[in-house]
Amino acid sequence: MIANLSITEENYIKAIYHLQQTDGNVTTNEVAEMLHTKAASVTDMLKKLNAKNIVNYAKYQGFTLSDDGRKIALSIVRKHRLWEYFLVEKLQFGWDEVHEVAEELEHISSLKLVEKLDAFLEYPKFDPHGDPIPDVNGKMVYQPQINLTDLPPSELAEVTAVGSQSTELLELLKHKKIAIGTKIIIKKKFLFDNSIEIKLQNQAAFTISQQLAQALFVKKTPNE
Amino acid sequence: MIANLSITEENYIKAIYHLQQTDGNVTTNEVAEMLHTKAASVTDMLKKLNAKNIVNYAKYQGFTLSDDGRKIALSIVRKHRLWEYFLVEKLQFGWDEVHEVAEELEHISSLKLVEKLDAFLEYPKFDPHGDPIPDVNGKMVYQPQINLTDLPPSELAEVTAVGSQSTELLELLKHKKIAIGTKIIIKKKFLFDNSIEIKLQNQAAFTISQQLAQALFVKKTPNE
DNA sequence: TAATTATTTTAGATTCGCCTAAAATATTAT
DNA sequence: ATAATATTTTAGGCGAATCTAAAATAATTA
Repeated sequence: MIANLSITEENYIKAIYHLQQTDGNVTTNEVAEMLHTKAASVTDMLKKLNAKNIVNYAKYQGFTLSDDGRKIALSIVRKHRLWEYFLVEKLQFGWDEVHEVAEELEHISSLKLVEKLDAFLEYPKFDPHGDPIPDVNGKMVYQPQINLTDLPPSELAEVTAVGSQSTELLELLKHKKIAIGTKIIIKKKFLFDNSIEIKLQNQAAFTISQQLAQALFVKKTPNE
Repeated sequence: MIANLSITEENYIKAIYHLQQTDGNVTTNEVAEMLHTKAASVTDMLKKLNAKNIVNYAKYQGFTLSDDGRKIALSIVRKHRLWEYFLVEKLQFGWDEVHEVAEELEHISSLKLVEKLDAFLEYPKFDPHGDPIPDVNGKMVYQPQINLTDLPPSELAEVTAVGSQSTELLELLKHKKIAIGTKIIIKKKFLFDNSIEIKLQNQAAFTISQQLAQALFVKKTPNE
């Protein structure tokens, strides 16, 4: 029953999916802000998606994706992350410049294309930002990761994901030479401004802001 | 000056480009038929494209692409054929099933993507149907080719292109095991129905219809 | 609790691409 | 050359997605 959806509808579904990851219940204004549109437009679209049983919607009460809606969202996320992986691994894009291109590619409809692309890429489990790629059934690997601010000092860890895809963040990470897979260790935490002194492999220690630390997720790695 | 164009506008530009390859001057009805739409819709779009200086249009007189329009068309054709090459060579699609997918992929806008894809594919000169791929400046290799119906008997030739991408044609070619690069020789021409007896390498001779012969283009190859 | 403020929905317009039906123009045949 | 036919354009309307402004509802504060 996966109806033919317009690109616009798909973008709404994806936005709702991402918002409910953190929020649970999603509101009209949140979606409007994420899609750079107005609340009235969101209401219009919600009525349409509700009629198609893609969202559970009750006037003024917020909304969530239905089971069908979630399946659709996962298939879009799958396509987005596979294309990002392709762009970085095969076409040599920088990991900070693939998001926008993948926003277009994720709407290519051919199912066969997605499966063949997945095979060509040898079934990657994570995209270049460290986010898990859903498989054809929507299942994805759960990666136990913690925020860098919760990592105890002196414990070796590896960057697994970043908190957003904003150009500003990615530009800063590039400058600091921090990427997915970078080994990191906390030297000292400063209580005054919650800044953190960190050290990367083969580099002198340096200090990063609380905001940056909060945007980094790591997994602890066994000290070899 | 390459304006932001909608997918619809791009499809009109591409249709006009292909029609004027054979026709020179293009008519409203031809475009309507190619795009499965109505003449009135074509007229609407022509006014818009004319206002953007993409076509040279005078009421009731037919029209052609402007220089700008031709550049845009070539960049779309370039994307289409590069993606087709990618799908066949890298993702193992059959050459008869890539056209529709490429119809979607050709509208992805990133210029950087096209150039990186071209490099990844090692700058192919022809797509899987034998059509030349324009380079970044719109230049493409001219391949001297003739229609199979114009090939004299007993001369060895090689299939270089097919006359259309219709599923029906491609299905038939698959069944007959004829593809781009296939070596072919004419054994006999039958004047009654213009059917042609041909022979491929390592195969018994068989007869093909006039319609099929007209859909095949070949280049003569030196008899080794 | 009642009033104020914030959020969401409705009402009505706009743009884009498409349509049908009718009018205008061009082409062809007598 | 004129009549019949074919093609193209105009006129007017429709659905999708958007917007602004106003009304309805919910949440917050006094």
